[in-house]
Amino acid sequence: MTASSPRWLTDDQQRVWRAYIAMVRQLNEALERQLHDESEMTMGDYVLLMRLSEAPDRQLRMSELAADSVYSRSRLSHAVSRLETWGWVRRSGCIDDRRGTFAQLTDEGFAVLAAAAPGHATAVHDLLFEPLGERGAVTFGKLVHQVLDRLDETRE
Amino acid sequence: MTASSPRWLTDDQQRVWRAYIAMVRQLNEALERQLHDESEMTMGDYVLLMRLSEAPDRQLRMSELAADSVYSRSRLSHAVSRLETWGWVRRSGCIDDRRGTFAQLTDEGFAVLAAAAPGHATAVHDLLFEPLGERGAVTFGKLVHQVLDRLDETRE
DNA sequence: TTGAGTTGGTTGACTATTCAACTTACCTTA
DNA sequence: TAAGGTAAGTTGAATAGTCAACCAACTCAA
Repeated sequence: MTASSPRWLTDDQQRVWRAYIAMVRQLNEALERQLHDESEMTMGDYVLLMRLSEAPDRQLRMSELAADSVYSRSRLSHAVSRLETWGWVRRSGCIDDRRGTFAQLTDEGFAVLAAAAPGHATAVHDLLFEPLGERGAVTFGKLVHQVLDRLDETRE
Repeated sequence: MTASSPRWLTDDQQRVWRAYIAMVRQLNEALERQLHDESEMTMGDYVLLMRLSEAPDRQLRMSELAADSVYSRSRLSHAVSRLETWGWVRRSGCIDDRRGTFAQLTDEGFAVLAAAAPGHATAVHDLLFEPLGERGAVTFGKLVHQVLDRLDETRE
């Protein structure tokens, strides 16, 4: 927190802030719909499967997965239970640290993810990157990182 | 949808997309926490109260409020019911169109909003606008609008 | 003026998320 | 090697959100 944090936003900032909120909600809604309609899954599910698919052995400790995905422990625990009932993920105990649990992507989970990916990527492209434009996307990325850095500082 | 939508994102786009997701989640989490701790309310609640506070007579038709806030009808209906039990909002029937319902901000609701506003504004400033910088905020706003325009087209 | 179609809004059942409590295991340090 | 502290995960109850069914009222054409 800076010493000089003002108690109010300027009118311009208000407008930007509202536009941001609207964009996030609408983009999210559109992507959730697309993913749900085409692949019967949530964006949350998608991100989890994605992270697992990239990990060595396609498995990750629950806590790592939670941190990567910005999920609370309990939310992740519930979510993985769901994925497990679909047969997309499997849990297994961790030898080194017996408190730990691994979540591992099953072959079926991998197949489902692979099937969902193109449609999702297309939607992200059409709704975000295409309107941003090539240069815009670079700028957008930089700005997002500036905000992320601050958020990381804040949570120590 | 453009004819040339690719089935995959480039690596750069992947990075930007992931950073965006992380930013949205973390920013949201931080703001929700601040608002909850200081004012016992949700960002959703805050936005609804805000919109009402700006409307003539501090009241709005349910459908207008829903559209403004990017809420589904049923979500809004449930949300307003909650706000009603806190005494922050009051419902009243609409004379011209007897299907309609007005949601009106009560004095108590207004007071609660007024009390919450400075802390929220400060948090938004510190976590978003300060790291963006003055020029960055302008650019960010433009980019957000480009995306919003596309989203608006898409939903006709 | 009646009947079909549409719009505004609510409800209830189901699913997802949060929160706090709990268990088990690890890590110090004395 | 016991004790207190902390980290990893799970669980269950409470809350919020989604979805589909529903009712009531408006519109408009025949």
